[in-house]
Amino acid sequence: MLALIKIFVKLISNRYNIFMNPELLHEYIERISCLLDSEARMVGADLNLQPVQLNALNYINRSNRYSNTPQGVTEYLGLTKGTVSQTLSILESNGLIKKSPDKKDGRVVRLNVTAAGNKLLRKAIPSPSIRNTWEGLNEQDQSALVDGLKQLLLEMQKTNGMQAFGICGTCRFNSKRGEKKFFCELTQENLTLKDTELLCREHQSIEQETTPNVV
Amino acid sequence: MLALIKIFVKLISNRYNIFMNPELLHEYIERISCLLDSEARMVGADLNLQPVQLNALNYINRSNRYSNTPQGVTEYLGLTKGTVSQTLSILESNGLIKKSPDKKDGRVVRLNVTAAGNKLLRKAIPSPSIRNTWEGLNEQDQSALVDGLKQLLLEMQKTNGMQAFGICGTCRFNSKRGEKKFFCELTQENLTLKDTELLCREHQSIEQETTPNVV
DNA sequence: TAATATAGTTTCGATTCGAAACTATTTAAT
DNA sequence: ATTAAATAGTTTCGAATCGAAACTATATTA
Repeated sequence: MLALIKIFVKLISNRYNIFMNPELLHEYIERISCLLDSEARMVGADLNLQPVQLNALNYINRSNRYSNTPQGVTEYLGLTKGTVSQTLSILESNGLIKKSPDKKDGRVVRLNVTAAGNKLLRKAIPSPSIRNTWEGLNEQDQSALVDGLKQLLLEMQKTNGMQAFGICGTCRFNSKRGEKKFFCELTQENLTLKDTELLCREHQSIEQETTPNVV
Repeated sequence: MLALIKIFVKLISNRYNIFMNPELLHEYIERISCLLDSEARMVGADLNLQPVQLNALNYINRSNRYSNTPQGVTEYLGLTKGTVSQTLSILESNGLIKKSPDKKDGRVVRLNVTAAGNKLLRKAIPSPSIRNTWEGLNEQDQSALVDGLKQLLLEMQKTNGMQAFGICGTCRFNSKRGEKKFFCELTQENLTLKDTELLCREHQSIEQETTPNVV
C-alpha cells in the first residue's frame, strides 16, 4: 500500500517522465561533475587554488596516519604519482601542507595540513551548493541520497579496481573495545574515536576481502 | 513504526556510523567526481578522446533543436566559450560532429553528431561502473538515488546561477496535446514524443520563473 | 544610421596531466 | 651477505585543458 502511494507521488512529481534508466543516472552524475568542477574553479580562484589542489588538501586533512602520504593522495585522486608530486610541491610552497620524512620507512613522506591550510579548507568545504541542497532535504531524502552515493562509490571503486577509501565505522578490520576505544585488526593498533572518523587507504567493507598493503 | 524499522535497519547496516552531514555528502560527491574523471580518462584513452570531448559529444547528442549550439555546450559544461570552441573544432576534425550555419540567424552554428560520433557514444555511455551500480540496486534505491541527484543538480544550478538544463517532461512550458503530441508554450511549437526527451537550454522547472533566452 | 548585444573564433600564457626516466630505500631471493 | 626486485617519491618532457582578452560577423535596439 505504502509502495503504491510512493509510486503515485512520484508519478505526480515527475509528471509523465517516470522512466528511470542507467543513462539518466549517468547524465545526472556527469552533469553534477561538470558543475562541481566549475564551482571548484570559482572557489579555487577566490582562494588562489586549483580545484585539484583543493581536493588533495581536503584528502590530506581527512586521511588517517596510514594514509597521509603522496601515494595515498595518488590512489584517492586516481592520478599518476608524478602528477600528484607536482601538486603537493605547490601546496607545500604555498604553506598549506608540511612534508616530513617517515620515522620508520625512509622512502615514505608524511603529509600534514598546516594551520593556514586548515583555515582555507573551512572556508571551502562543504561547498555552498552542497550545503544548500542538504538543508533543503528532509531526513529521509538525506539518507537516501547519501546511501545511494555510497553504493555508487563502492561500485565505482570495485569496477575500476581502485582502493576503497573509507572510515573505520564501515571497515571489517575495525573492532570496538570500549565506549570510545577501537582496535584495528590489520595494523594491530588501538584507535581513538577521532582516529576512526578519518579516511583510510586500507579500508575494506565488511563483505570485501583482498590482500592489504600494510602488514 | 515503519520509520522506526527503517532507522533500525540503517543502524545495523552502517554499524555505529549513523551520523550524516553535508560534509559527508561533499566527500562522496567529490570522490565520485574524481573517480568519474579518472574513469573518463581511461574510457577516453581507448577511444582516442579526452573526457571533456566525450562530455561535449554526449551533450550534443542529447540536446534539442533549441540547444545544439556552441553556446549551449558552453552553458552545459560551465566553461568559457573560447575553450568550448576549441573542443568543438577537435570533435569536428575527428569527424564526430558536423557544424552547419543556422538558417535564420547567421551568427549561430548548429551542431550535430555524425554516425561515427553516435557509434562512439554508444560504446562509452553509460559507463561500466554506472551500469553496474544501477543493476545492483533495487527499484526503490534506484529512484531514491536518481531523485536525490536531481535535487542536488537543481540546487547546484540555482546556487551557481546556471541555466537548468532538462527535458520537457519536467518543464513548465510544456503541455500535452494528445497521446504523443506536445506543445512548447515558450517557442509556440509542436513537439513529438522524441523531442520531449531531449535536453533543453530553456528548461524551467514548474515552480521556477525567470526570463527566457528565446523569444 | 549608429550603438549595442550576441554568437562564435583565435591567440596567448598558465596549469594539468601522463609517460618515462630517475634516485633512494626497503624487501625478497639466492 | 650480496644481489635482485619492489616500493615511494621526484623530475623532465610533451600534449592537452583552461580562462582572459582581442577579434570578426551578424542581429537587435536606440
